[in-house]
Amino acid sequence: MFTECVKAGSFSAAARKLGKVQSAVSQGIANLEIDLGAELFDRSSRKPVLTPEGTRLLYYAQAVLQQVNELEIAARKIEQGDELQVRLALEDGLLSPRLSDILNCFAKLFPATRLEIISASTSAIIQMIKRDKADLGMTFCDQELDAEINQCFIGNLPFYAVCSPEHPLREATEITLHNLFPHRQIVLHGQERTRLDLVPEFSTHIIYADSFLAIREMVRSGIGWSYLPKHLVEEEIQAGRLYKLTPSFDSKPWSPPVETVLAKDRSIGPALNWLANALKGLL
Amino acid sequence: MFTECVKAGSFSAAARKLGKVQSAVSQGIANLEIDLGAELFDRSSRKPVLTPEGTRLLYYAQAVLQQVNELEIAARKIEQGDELQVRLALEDGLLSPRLSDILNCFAKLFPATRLEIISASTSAIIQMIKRDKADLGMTFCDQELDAEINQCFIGNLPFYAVCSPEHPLREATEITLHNLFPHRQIVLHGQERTRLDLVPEFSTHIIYADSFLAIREMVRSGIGWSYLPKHLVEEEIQAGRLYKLTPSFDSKPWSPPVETVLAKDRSIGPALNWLANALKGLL
DNA sequence: TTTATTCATCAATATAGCTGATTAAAATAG
DNA sequence: CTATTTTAATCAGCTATATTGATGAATAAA
Repeated sequence: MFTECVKAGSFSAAARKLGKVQSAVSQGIANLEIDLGAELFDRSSRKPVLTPEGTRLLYYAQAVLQQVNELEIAARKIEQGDELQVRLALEDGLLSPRLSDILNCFAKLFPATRLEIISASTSAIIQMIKRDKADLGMTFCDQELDAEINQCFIGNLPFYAVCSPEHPLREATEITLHNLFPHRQIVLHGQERTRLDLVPEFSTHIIYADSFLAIREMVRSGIGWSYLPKHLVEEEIQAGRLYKLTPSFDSKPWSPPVETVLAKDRSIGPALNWLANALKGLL
Repeated sequence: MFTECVKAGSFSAAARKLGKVQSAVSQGIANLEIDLGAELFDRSSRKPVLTPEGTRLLYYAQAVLQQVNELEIAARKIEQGDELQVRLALEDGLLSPRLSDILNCFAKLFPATRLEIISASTSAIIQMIKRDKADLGMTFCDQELDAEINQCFIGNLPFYAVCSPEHPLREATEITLHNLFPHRQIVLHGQERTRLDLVPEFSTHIIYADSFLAIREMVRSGIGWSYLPKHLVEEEIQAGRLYKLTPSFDSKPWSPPVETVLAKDRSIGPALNWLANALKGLL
């Protein structure tokens, strides 16, 4: 009633909008004023105008209504069949700004659905899907097929070969297999010690690390060179904190395939369905 | 009722806490379940346990109660006589981390009072107090007394003389009036072109700027040297981005006096009173 | 001045919410 | 396994609250 009176500009108009009689609003506001211990409207003129106290308390009242509205929206969404939560497991290399956009969009479309994001290695993600620890996975393509899961190719993620600006490779006139050979390469390594063989290895001196962000730090400190997802190094290359190597044997950036992973048997609700489809346009 | 049932663990216990009869709670929850379109509790066992839907909706319900609580607190505070707003005008050089602590404390103690912070020069602040554009000011001491305002000395703000690490002054073995002379000094300048004469001037090459933050940037870029509030340069000196000059003619850091300014005639509410007192312990 | 609105007041009424008693089921104790 | 206690659902009756509808005073527009 309070906010409606402010919006409508008069008690009578608010009453009409609320489908009640004018005296109901008049008494309702009077009761609220007693409860809050403050005069909300100044009635000295024809139309009631907010007092300073009323103006201040209006913000708090609107905040209450906003929360009530969110409760109701959540209830309607749950009633419609939206899932209570969706657990998305992904390779940390896939956490790009474009993905953030998709997740923001998800939060708007499914306000009642809790979104849990889990970062893990490809093999761990497949295990999580199988054991119902995650609902949807996004991984680098695994060759082997699996009876329990549905895989869906969604695109390629470009990788750049990078080193620190102080690294000796920067001086090389041409990057060939031959002159990459003597330098330390840093390669991603899953938690289960089952190294992904998708990353090409060109060196005998290989260092393993378990996250792309860790690798980026190591490359920046000059320990070695590595292949890293484009979106993780683009800004750094611009800022001169990393140097992009262009191997002569790669005409285009090396881009491994990416796929989504879903359990075959489990039911798919509207939120999970939307998210799985949205991810198809990620790359 | 919903949150109370969750807290209490049973409808009967919740009823006792709410001062109602068990059947009231039982029906109340049943009605809420109809309204929300979801079963909140699983009654198959002796004590009702939250369903997954109930768990999810509980968060939203608690958010509603939180907002209602804040509305009620604000109303009580306004009823007690707390001001609806306090406008604090201060020299930007006085915006220190210690001040932030005081303002956070203020927000907790006076949740219904809007705090407006205005950054301005000393002379502008005094004008704002006189013209009722601000309730409380904090400025560097002004010599002249004024019949309309109450001034209260609260302490001294230490200033450091600083230059950029690349500045030629850094090489000087001793900083004397004589060797400061040929270098550009940057000095604060109010908006009304009435330069504060509290800042000592040692150079014929003087550049004026209208905020300490602007001066800091200029000093960092190597344009000249300046006196700046200690808290604004301490971190920068630590990080090596600024260099502290220790003039031989200053045994201690130069520390101009600071005062609070209040209008003499206007009434002082609890929030304004608290803030004026809290500022006395700032320096 | 007349007319149309506006808000406050108040008795009458409708209704949402509460009570108190009862029943059935589940946990606890013996 | 039974007796006791505790718990929740149901329902008729009651109560407090919200709402109505009528009235009067005040204000703005015609």
